[in-house]
Amino acid sequence: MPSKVESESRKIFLVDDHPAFRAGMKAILGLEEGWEICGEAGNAREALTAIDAAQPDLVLTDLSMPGRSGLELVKDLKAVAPQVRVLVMSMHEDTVYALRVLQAGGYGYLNKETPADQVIDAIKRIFEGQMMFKPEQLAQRPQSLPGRESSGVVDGIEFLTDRELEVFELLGHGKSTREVADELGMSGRTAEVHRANIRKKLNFKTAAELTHAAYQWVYHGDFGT
Amino acid sequence: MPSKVESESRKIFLVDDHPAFRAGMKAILGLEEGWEICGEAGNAREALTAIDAAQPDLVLTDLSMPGRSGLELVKDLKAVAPQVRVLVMSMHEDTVYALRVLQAGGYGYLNKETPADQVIDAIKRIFEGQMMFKPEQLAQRPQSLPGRESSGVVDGIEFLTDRELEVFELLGHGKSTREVADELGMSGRTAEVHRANIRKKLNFKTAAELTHAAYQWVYHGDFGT
DNA sequence: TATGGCATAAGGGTTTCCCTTATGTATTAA
DNA sequence: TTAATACATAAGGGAAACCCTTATGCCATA
Repeated sequence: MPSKVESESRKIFLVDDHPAFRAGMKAILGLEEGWEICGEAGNAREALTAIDAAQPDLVLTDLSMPGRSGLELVKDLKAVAPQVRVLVMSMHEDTVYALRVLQAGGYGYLNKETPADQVIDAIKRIFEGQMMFKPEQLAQRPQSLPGRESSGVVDGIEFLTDRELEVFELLGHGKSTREVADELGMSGRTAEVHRANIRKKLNFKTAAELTHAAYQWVYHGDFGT
Repeated sequence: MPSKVESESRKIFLVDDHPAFRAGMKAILGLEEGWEICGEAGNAREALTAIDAAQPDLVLTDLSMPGRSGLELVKDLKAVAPQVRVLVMSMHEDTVYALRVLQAGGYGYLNKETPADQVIDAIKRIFEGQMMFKPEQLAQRPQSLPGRESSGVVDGIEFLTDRELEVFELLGHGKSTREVADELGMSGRTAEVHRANIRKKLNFKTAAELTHAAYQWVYHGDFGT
């Protein structure tokens, strides 16, 4: 971040739907000399408007939040405020989301289990201009369908597009296709197509099978790794 | 907690695999007069031994953690240190886990989105001897089936007939209505009616909601037996 | 500039959902 | 014994969801 003078404070904005997590990041990051928490939000939509006013240097955001996802926030910010650098923290397996965050324009990806000192270190490096993705987060992502054998068990989550993944998660929470469409602001037809594509990519025969897998993904998180 | 003298401090132990969340709870709870964070742990196993030494009055724990789950921690503490009251915070929807926490011997259940002041309030009430479960967490399912006085803990599963329960379980395993009918050797129409009756008895609005509940029933055990 | 991936969504046939109604059987109450 | 009740079975019919196909516009990238 070359335009920043040393003496000025770095402004950080927090986005997470868990108040205690925000409080924790505030406590951890507030100790750093010259860093300032310039605002916070509990969901992506609030975040977008608040960030516009707060003009932070860095946004630290969760991925899975009610409503608009953190991934969409990254994309929105890339379009609206590209000078703002976004660091994503998630509880999900790195391999599923890290590359998506990178491609969406994020500057780094951390697991929520990352100790405080490593979080601080990551933010410092991002302020210095680095990106904070570990090679193993980005590594074995399958390129194209041909090579892989489905091997019975569902393991194609990595093949889902960002939008498909959002639909998948909402289905796992027991939402009907109609509700998914409403929640994501798309036509019922579009939600249907996403659903159909998910079903094809993950090789399910029936709708029930798909919903079942979505449930396990959401509540047990153990697909495809 | 009658044995506690007013002047003594209340000791609270934190269990969560996210460092920032623990830091946040420390920051929030540390402000309260007479409360002390007497220890913390990142997983249930560490917690169990550390709690034995720290002798807290209350344990504030996450549910989903790597290794042994928070629910198991509740049960362990119930057996090993029954005087310790456990308050569970989870990011999951209330209806999935709250009842199970209660049955495991927990003293309360909060969503991680709960604002700080409500968390503090909940802990205060638990110190006073109350349990902190909201009725809607335990069962918004069956409302007025004849002949049952709430008793808080019950839900509608018991009112399903044997056949309905068979259908329900197969649905929970990801079978479609068609497959259920085939498997149980009945007409698709019959399976439909069973499904409809289940939905009515358990008070679900959509098919997706019913299926979701069936998954919970199958994979997370009880709804309240 | 062309190619391919992605999000969007409509057309149209098939299936499931859901409310109602109905039959036979077994158990319980009068 | 008879009536009432509960259960499993299942059909009719309209509404909704599913699923396969096709198509458009937007990017990025080769």
